[in-house]
Amino acid sequence: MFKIGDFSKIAQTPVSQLRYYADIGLLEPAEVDPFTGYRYYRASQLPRLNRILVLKELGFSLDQIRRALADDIAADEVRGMMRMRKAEIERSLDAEVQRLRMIEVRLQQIEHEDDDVDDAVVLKAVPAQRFIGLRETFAQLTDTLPVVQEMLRVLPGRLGPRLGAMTAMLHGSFTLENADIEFGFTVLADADDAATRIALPSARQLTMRELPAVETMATVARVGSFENNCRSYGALGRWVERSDYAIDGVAREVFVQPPRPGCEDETVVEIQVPVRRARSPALPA
Amino acid sequence: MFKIGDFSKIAQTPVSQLRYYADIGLLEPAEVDPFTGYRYYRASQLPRLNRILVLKELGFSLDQIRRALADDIAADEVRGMMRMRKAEIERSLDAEVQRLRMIEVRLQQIEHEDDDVDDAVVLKAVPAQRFIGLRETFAQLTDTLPVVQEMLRVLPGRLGPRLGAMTAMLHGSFTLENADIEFGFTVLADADDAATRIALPSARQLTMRELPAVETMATVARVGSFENNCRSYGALGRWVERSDYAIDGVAREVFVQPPRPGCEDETVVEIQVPVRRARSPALPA
DNA sequence: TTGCTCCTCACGTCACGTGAGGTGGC
DNA sequence: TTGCTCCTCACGTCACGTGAGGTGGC
Repeated sequence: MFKIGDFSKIAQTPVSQLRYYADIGLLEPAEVDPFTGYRYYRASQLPRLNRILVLKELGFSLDQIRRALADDIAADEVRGMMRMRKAEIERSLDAEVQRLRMIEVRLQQIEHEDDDVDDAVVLKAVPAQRFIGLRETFAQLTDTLPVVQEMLRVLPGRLGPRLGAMTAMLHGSFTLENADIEFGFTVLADADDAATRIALPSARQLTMRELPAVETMATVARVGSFENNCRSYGALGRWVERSDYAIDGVAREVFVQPPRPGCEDETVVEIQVPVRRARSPALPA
Repeated sequence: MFKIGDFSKIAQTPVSQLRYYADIGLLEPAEVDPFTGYRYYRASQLPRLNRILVLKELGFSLDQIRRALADDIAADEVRGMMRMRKAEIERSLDAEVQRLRMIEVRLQQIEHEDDDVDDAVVLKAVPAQRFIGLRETFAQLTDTLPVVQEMLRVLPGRLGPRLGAMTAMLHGSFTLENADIEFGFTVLADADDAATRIALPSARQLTMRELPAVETMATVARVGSFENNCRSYGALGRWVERSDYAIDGVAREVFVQPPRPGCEDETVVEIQVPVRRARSPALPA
């Protein structure tokens, strides 16, 4: 029989931890003095404590450990717990490797004194969304403006509060001339729409379609006028290049805060590029 | 200006999280209505939120993030933080890989329905300790008993409360006959001792020496009489074999609860084997 | 008036660590 | 008597999530 301090020395385990385990019933002292409350441990409790420490080291929670050490537990159940834990570790290992790479990317960024925008590239998942718009090749970007004006006159009346954010997709290459652009608005609520087509005064037809969900989207928020656009795309480009992702789909521009006359500086566009992991996860040398 | 709910949708961030960041001053709303307390955000706050999310993803604490995003921070400091974080991740990556291997070892154990003792093998660091004893080759293990008796008669008087646990070291191979055994007691307190030698009645000389510290010691507690000894050694052996460690020094036996007449079942001996990593850490295929 | 959104506490999470304030055994 | 060890609360940690109970705007 050892007092808690001695047992803690033998087991190389802090007294506070032993008391905690006693409190939660994970490792009860062999005896407790009813008058003084002193905890007394037997050396033969060491193996149980050791099992606890081992399972803890493997990353199980104390509650899981309690279950794994319960008297009536079958070997099968323990095996199941181990398998699950193994899968968990594999996932978190993968995440750690990712983190490590991203840290390295950030360090490179700092070395090269890159643009401030670079450090705001965020990965997100984007769900599928309904979208109404058109796709056309425009000689100049400014040619899109009258069409946007038309949409803004027609769509609020037709869709009301279901009208979402203006969204553009850049098909083909990133040219500013003769660009193949799809644009329109996302549509909220999930009702299946009777109106799948809406005509504009200019006789253009808007069609409803579904934008597919994207699992990993590299995004950056462009704040202010259009001049910042290439900075943002540049940041995304550098990011993709350096991290181990590859572009995997059509880029989108979501007008979070559309330009308003007089407040162009407040314009906010979220640029989204679908990406996928290029290299399989592995430890860097 | 967005209400918190809208901003949360744009940023794909839970409302509770935004409120929390506002509370701790990490991301304050652009405006707060003094009457209703409503928080209002500007779209131009997105980049800051994105930076926060990125750094969080990299595993920084919110406090570190606050510092990294402070206005007066130099690029150098951020670089320093990144380097430290990188080192941290590398360490934890190593630990994860270890965990994964150990889990695999445990799964193998369960498949082979190995001895219960196997799952109580714990790694510890053992500090350097003073030790007084002798080293001799004994024809039979039982020949050590009279010497132990002598020690128990002489040492308590000479060392008093500084007398530690009986400890044996097995030099050479694990034979039970003609074994090269060193044994004696650890000595507590760090005073440099005048008495570095003590003579026993049988004229044997006990010498004081220092047991070196061992960074990683694979330990198992043997409970009960000596018959369990080979089970414990077997468990340690299997464990070493399967995990990627190799034996790296002389095994010790620490008598945590020495045998007492009548209570032999309560005897507890901690068997300690110094080990080192055999393979360099790397991801399993 | 009914929903919907917003608010502010306050408590829970997880595995302890760290005092504060007091007692038992030598 | 002085240290030393033990005890029991109670609070702090970290980054929120989750109600409870109430209010503002349509």
